Amino acid sequence: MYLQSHIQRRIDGHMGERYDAGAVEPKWQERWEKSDLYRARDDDRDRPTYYILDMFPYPSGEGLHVGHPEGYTATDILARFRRMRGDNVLHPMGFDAFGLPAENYALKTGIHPAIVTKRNIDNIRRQIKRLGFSYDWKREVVTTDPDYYRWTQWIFLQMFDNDLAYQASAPINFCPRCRTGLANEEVKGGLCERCGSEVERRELRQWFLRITRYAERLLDGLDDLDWPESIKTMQREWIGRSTGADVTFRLADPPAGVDPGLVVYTTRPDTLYGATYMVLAPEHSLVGKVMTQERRAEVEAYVERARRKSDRQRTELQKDKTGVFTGAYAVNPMNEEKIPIWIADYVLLSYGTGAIMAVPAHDQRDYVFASRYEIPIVTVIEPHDGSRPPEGRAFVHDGVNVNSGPFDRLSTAKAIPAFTKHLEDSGLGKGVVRYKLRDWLFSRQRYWGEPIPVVHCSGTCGTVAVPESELPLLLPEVERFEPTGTGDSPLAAIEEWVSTACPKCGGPARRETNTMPQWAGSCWYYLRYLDPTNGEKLVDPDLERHWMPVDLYVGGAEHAVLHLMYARFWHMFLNDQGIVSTPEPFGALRNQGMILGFSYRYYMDEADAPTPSSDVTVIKEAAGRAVHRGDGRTMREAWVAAQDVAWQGEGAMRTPVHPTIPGLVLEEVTEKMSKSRGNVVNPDEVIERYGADVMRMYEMFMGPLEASCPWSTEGIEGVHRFIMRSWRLYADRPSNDEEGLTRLRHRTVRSITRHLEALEFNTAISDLMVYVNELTRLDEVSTTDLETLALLMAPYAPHLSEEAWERMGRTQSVHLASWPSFDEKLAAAETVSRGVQINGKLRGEITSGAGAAEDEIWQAAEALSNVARYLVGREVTRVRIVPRLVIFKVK
RNA sequence: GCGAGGAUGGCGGAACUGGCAGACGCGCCAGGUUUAGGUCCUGGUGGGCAUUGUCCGUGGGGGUUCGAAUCCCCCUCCUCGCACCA
Repeated sequence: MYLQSHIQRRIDGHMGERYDAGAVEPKWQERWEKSDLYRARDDDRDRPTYYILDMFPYPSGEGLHVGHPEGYTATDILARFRRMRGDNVLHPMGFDAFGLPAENYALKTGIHPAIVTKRNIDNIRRQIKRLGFSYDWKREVVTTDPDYYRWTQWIFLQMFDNDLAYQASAPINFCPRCRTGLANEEVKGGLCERCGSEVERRELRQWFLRITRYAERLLDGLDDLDWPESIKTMQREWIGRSTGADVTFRLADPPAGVDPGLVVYTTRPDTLYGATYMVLAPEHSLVGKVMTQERRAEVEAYVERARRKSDRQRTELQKDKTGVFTGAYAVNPMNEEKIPIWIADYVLLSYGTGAIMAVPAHDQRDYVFASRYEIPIVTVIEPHDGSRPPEGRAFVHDGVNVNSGPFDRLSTAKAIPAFTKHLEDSGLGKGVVRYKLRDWLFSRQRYWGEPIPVVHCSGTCGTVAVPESELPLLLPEVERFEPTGTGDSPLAAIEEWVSTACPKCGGPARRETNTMPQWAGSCWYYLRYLDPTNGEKLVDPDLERHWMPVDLYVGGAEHAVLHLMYARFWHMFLNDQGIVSTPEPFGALRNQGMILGFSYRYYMDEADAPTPSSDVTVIKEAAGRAVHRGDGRTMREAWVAAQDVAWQGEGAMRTPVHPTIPGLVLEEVTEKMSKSRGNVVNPDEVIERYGADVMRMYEMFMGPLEASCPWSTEGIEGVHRFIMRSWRLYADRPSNDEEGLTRLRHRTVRSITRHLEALEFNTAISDLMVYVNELTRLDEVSTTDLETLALLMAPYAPHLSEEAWERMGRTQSVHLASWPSFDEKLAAAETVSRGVQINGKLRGEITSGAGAAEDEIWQAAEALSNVARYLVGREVTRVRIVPRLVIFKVK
């Protein structure tokens, strides 16, 4: 028998040859790379293309954990499957390498971020390659390469030229820890999305991109995308489209020189008669102009207080609504009543017009406020059914207008357009559409990002684009990366870089020192894969048309609104510029779930006395505070890493206990892998122990792709056993040229093909297991079965399949072979067994030939003694024969 | 508070458009191989009663149906997202 020299023959309890992943996997990886097996063919215009894309990783210093390769494994399996089915597959990988961690690391160690980044990329690329993925590495892109970010800057300039990039001094979200501004999308509950610090407001000159111009298209485009509904919903809500009306209220006594019109936005113009006061945001420009002298002190004090509050503080106290009266009045345009103008921080300057008409009877916030400050509450909508509106709160639903002059008795659906029309006819307002989406804060005050390619002319030219011929505008080489004390980027301190000549007038000018946010490079990387070395263009139009759009995009759900919306925005812009041919970049999107780890918890009190979790309750109402069940004293969590846990007892009684505190039983918790919990599983260690094929297969076997499942060190053993058992079919079992397990083979091919098409990897693996288990029972295995198995396994376990394929005497790679086909007729059973159900309960089973007539089946069923027993003396209705059941109904 | 998703053995999870609940794997039990352990192989494994069988069982309660994990109504809990957006 032919033997690979590097496969060790081992006596291992079981006679035969053990599969040595440590030798086989690198061997094939090397051969595949040498033979360019996975090149995507630009010049092949006959086969259908399939562009399957992973969200490229940020190369962190810690390297990958087992969560990252889950999505990569799924896409690799599909890429290999599609290749075997004859598609021309594009499956690239790259690195999203600008970002704060490398810069912060540079600050700590003095090592240049470019060096750290390169080192991290090399490590992660090595980790990825060990898993045997079929990426076309010749297309790798790295966002920090000048040849790459040249085009990121180029796109920015196109936006600048098209009035989509502008500067403004605006109060922005500023993270004191990251020392940089943040986009609205990067703030979660008032905290920095990256580091969790509380976000401050700061007034700084910033760059913005007019993503709001694309709001409608970003919203509409979602409808036709094959994306998870949850992601589409999140984007829809983030865009936050609403329809309503801008209404102009007249100031009752406008001070000299002040525009008497006060414009508010409302989605309920039908409640206009119920507007009993108005509210300005504390920062509203009109506040200082309309407040009366006697209210001045109080108003200014309130404005100052509101200004100091962070967004988080402002939203935390959402139940308490505070405000002060300005002393000024406006006139309700519908009924000419004088209504007071207040300021309150529940009105946000950044939405609508920064001012509202308050209708306490029909808006809960206004209701709470009006109740507190004893402002009149006037009902103008009543329920349709004439029932009384609820006591003590606002009636916010649709209904019928009352107290609304000529609009009385109109239902809400009719009243809204009627009011809007009236406003437009009388010049008091107009119908408008608004969005929650704000322009994208695009500048960061950091070093490690793409320089924004503009200069500020010291003369009269203003802000001038760097000429395209000067791109890429390189980051200067520097020793120090500290942000300046003023909140400026570290670039601002590099005088010889900042000081330059104006491209327009040639006079002195200063370079823009802000850099782009990390999202910039990832907005278009999928385009550069198509043409990664093009020095003339971002992407060749012909190649773009050939490959785009991305057929399937897989990545984590955490990018739901950030990356995925920014990339869509850039893509739409590039589409408008004629650079890309499709309106949307990613046709189908799937999210992989998280891989969780086990960690072990107990509690400590103030005196560090350890307590098992069973003695502790967590009070949800008190922000998750943990207290002792007995005496209610406050407890804090303590953790033991999985590898330190001692185990007590056997089998079902097996209990985790503390390694050093005797008798302290620990609570097993599954949660996100993190260094601090000590529950991180490193892929390098898994591969060393089991090999890449086992790791790939286990990642897919754990559960559905989208589900979050805990990594189980026992569970992977089962997959390891399966791989070893599969190998033994090739290594130490005689084969023959007979039919083999024809029916099971066809069924398995059918089932796995369908599962793969539906991205159901876990159940496809279970089909493989059934097939292998059946083959294992045989003394001799047919070559046809062995070949089919190798082909079916090829996407999942590419190394083992290749090794088996070669061992069967094949000289061409299994990955170039065709996906096996199946025959429905051969997959069908000769005999069919059916359960016999009476009134929904199973009472027996019959087996009949595949072609048996219905009558025959009924008779066989009725003849069963256990069935006859239930049918005798009853009125019997035969109901149906379905594939797996014969169904009777009796009375 | 609003929105989305979810709850199935000791565990991870299967179950096509309503049709034999628990595929596959882990764990566990028994047997075999082995000097022993591990590996490997075979069988068993939701719970109760019992001799073929039978009753109960998919978070809880109700409903539709010959038949419900699956459809409808109510409720509980969990996860995620948003959160004063006028």
